[in-house]
Amino acid sequence: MITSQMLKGILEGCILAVISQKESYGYEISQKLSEYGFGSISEGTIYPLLLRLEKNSRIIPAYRQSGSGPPRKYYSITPQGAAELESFISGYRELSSAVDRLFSEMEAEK
Amino acid sequence: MITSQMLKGILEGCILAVISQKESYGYEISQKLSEYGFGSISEGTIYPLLLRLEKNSRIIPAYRQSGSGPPRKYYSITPQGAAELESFISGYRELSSAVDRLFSEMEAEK
DNA sequence: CACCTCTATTTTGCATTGCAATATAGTAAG
DNA sequence: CTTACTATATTGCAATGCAAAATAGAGGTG
Repeated sequence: MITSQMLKGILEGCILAVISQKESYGYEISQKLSEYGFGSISEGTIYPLLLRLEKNSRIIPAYRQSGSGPPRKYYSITPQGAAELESFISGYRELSSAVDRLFSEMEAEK
Repeated sequence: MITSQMLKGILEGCILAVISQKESYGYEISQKLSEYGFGSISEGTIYPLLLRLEKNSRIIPAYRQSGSGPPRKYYSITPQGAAELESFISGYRELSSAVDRLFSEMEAEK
């Protein structure tokens, strides 16, 4: 199981990654993350995070009507957001490599 | 750069992994993590985390004298700690797979 | 002796961030 | 009218990494 603590610091970058592919809105992003295998990300997590990214100019919103339900708030990534995404990706790869080294040494020990 | 937020929820499992290989103490663990590539983990992070793990019976301490400096507090892993480590590893692999899927789709998009 | 460096642990208080719970609201089916 | 699905926002809480400071032993330098 993916614990909520493990998502910290990862989720923000992943949401930037989703938006960088194609503009999207909160509800759709949470569905996509679920499809990727992140598990169910709650509304209380996703909306405050999007508002924070918007406030820090990592993404910009555009309201559009929807055929089924209230209007959607589509976000697209800004140059600053793209820069942060790149920095997140390199940081994640660094961490991932470190964990892999640790795990493989641990496996060898057995 | 590995941000402090990215370490949340990862670090605890990694410290359990280090201890599972061989009993160790705070100062040595922080050096090992640095060697693995986690960057410099501060004392304010490592010692409270070890005390928490000890309190929850994931590890047990044993004081031993050291030739150079104050006595060391060696920790070894308990059965509960080993169980939590396994659960952490499987959760981490889940998360890692999800991120990989997301990244590879993002790369393909370019 | 005084001072510095390295080893080693502990504690306090703070900042970040995921989440449950709740509120609000539009569309459509029964 | 009720239920269900879509869609966003807010409040308050819990978990955890970290800076900073205190304490302490051993060895070397001036």
